[in-house]
Order: sequence, then structure tokens, then C-alpha cells
Amino acid sequence: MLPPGEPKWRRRKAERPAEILAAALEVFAARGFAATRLEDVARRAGVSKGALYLYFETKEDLFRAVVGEAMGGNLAHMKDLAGAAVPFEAAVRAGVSLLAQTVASDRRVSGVIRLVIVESRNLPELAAIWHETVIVPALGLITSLIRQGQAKGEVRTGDARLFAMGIMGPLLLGVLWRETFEPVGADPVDIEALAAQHLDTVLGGMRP
Amino acid sequence: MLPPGEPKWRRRKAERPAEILAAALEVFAARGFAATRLEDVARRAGVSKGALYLYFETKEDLFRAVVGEAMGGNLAHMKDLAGAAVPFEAAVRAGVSLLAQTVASDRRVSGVIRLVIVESRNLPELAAIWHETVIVPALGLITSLIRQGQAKGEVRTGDARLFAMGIMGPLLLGVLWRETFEPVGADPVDIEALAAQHLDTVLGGMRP
DNA sequence: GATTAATAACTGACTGGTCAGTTATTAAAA
DNA sequence: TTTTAATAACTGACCAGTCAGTTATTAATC
Repeated sequence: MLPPGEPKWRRRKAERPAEILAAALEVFAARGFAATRLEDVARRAGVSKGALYLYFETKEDLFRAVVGEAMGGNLAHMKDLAGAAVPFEAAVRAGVSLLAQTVASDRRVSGVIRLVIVESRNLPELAAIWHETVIVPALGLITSLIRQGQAKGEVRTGDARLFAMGIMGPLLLGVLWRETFEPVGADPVDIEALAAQHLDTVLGGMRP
Repeated sequence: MLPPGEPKWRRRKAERPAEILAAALEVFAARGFAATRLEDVARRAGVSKGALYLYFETKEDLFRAVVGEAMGGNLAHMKDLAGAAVPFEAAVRAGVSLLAQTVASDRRVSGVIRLVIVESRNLPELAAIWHETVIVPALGLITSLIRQGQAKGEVRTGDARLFAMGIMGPLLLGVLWRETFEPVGADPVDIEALAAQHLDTVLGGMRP
């Protein structure tokens, strides 16, 4: 009955965490935190439910790890732009295009963005961390670029933070469009094209 | 022991549904669909859990009613703008300002917008209905206004649907900012000011 | 007007199923 | 032989949905 020679399972302590995280990302992204069954995550990762608890303390712990993992690298790039003394428009163009490209090409990133919004009420401390470590720095960077532009007379007067939101808003719309409405039949959006055309428009409208 | 003369409860068939819907909106908005306990909804509405089932078939049914209710009136206004032969900029300004005002003043509307996004994976048929009855008409209206503007030479060339998303995106960002990050300490956004400044900017950038 | 019968709004204890987390046991690896 | 990664059966809490019984209200009868 039992296959001879073939072991029922293997010990792969090193690979498990990453496999579990990948599986968990898929299920959490598809169903949200509360509706996700750890048994589904385990099956998708090719382990038993009990094995999850060898690597993660609780369901919430696993969720936090998923969100943290997916954002890890994509945050460092941003800081490089802060110090550079390039002209306002070029800097904003570079930053927003990079962000759009990242979001458009890596489905995991847009999925996690949606997850943070979706679960912000159930795990407010996660929303707080995100706000501090992702949103405030990103928006603050653009805001300070705009203020510099205004000081140099390259940008018309106006609330810099609202300008920054005007730049970023359509990107968020693109992400949520893809994550929310495309699955139910909406026409797909080309997020990079959206970012490009919007940059032309909004930077034009911000000139003095 | 029991207070004399004071009845334990009253029969108020007419008022119950609205009271239950209001209570359900609060709890659903705060916790999402899955994490909402009907007993909490019942307590907040001042009835027993059993009473909910006298007025709504299932939890999902109640949720659908909440979403439908909150959007009821706010949809009719929009259609008035479609037929009018006003200049492009004036029409867009009027529509977006109205929307911003509605969203800014009625917390229920922004809460429900968030709910639809949040629950789109668990109740995809709700997302589909919203896409058809709210998103497509609203975005379609703006898109067609833009096309008319392009035909009359008032708007520069470019993808009209992407222009429309460029106009609406920051509004969505404002709503989700308020619903997601303000509760965890973010600086509040003035949604109407955001809409006003963004309209000036983006309409300026859309001129030929 | 007072009493009583009939109705239906409402309650709250209960059930059945689900699922996060635990544990006794097995077998791969060292 | 010992160690430990991994399993699978198990527990206990939780909650949507049910239903037998209770009470406010209305209507009929005295």
C-alpha cells in the first residue's frame, strides 16, 4: 500500500518559512485575514497545519510576517531619491514611474497594499506601522520635493501635501481597480500608462 | 425586582429595520463582514439577535441591505449632469465638487465605499453590482465629458478614461486616508480642499 | 368600561458546524 | 541511538442561524 523507498515527507527546515509565507500571501490576498483558514495555507504550502506553528506563533503573527516580507526590498529604493539635487519634475517623474512599474509588475505588492487597507480595522497596529514606515516617508518625500520646487519658483503656490496626494491618488485608484473590479469583469487598467499620462497632466497644471 | 409598569420591550415593527440597518452599518464599517457578530449588531440596535432574523434572512442579506441603503439617494444626482450642454470644465467641476462634498460630509458614504473594497473578495457579486451601477456610470460620465471636450478642442489629446481616473484618484485616496490612516493617528485631510486644488491643477494640465 | 381571547413582535437558550491552536505520536536525519 | 521536523487526531471557543416560549398590543365579548 505504502510506496516503498518514497518518504512520506522531508525535513526542510530552511525552505519552509518562505514557502509558508508565499502560500499565506496568496490566501490572505484572496480572502482577507478573517476568512483565511490556516488549513488552506498549510495545504497550499504542502505541509500540515501543525507545521505552521513550528515557524509562526499565531495567525496574526503569520499575517504580519507576510506584509513585512512583501514590502521589504521595495522601500529602500525610495530613499535614494531624497538626497539628490535634481530638478523637481525629473525627481517626481523618476519616483512615481518607479513606483508604478513596481506595482504594475509585482502582483504581490498591489495585493499587500490592498490587504493593509482591508485589515486596517482588525489589526490597527499594522495600519499604524504602515502609516509610519511607508506612507509618511513616501508622501513626505514628494511633499518636500514640491516645497523645494515652490521655493525655486518651479511650482505654483498651493498646499504641498494636497499636491502630493493629487499625484499619488490615481496610482492608488489603479491598484484598487485591479484588485477590486478587474476580478469581477472590469476593463483592465494599464497602471504604467495611467501614471505616465497623469504625470504629464498634473505636472503641467502645477507650473506657475 | 422588576420595574412596575415599564415594559421590557416595545413592538415597533416600522422603526426596527432602519434602526437595525444603522447599527449594522456601524459595526460592519468598524470590523468588516466576517468579524462582525450579529449579537453586537442586535445589542446596538436595542433588540435581541433573534429579532434580526424577523427582518433579514441572513447576515449576507443584511450586509447587502446596508450597502444598498447608504447609496440610495446619492446616485440620482449624478445623472442630471449627463445631459446638460455646459462647457467641459464647468461640468467636471460641478460633478467632482458635489461628490467631494457628499463624501466629506456623510461619513456613512465613505464608510460604505471602504466596505465595498474591503469585502469585494468575500462577496464578489456585491463588487460586480457596484462596478455596474456606480463605478461604470460615474467614470463613464466623466470620460464622455472629456471626449466631448477633446472634440471641441478644449482638452488636449490623451486617453479619456485615464484622464478620468486622474481626476477621481485623489478623491479615493482622500476617502481611504480618512478611513484607514486617520484612525491610527494620521493628520486629517480636508477632502473638499483636496478636490478643489486638484481640479485646478489637473484641469490646467489638460488644456491643449 | 372591564375582561378575555387572539395575534404577532420579540426574546434567549440551544445546536451544529467551523476553525485556531494543542498534543501525542511517527519517522527522517544526525 | 538520539534528536527533532512533521503529522494527524484532538480540544475548546466561538458564532450564525433556529425555535419554543414570553409579552406587548389589538380586538372581540361581556
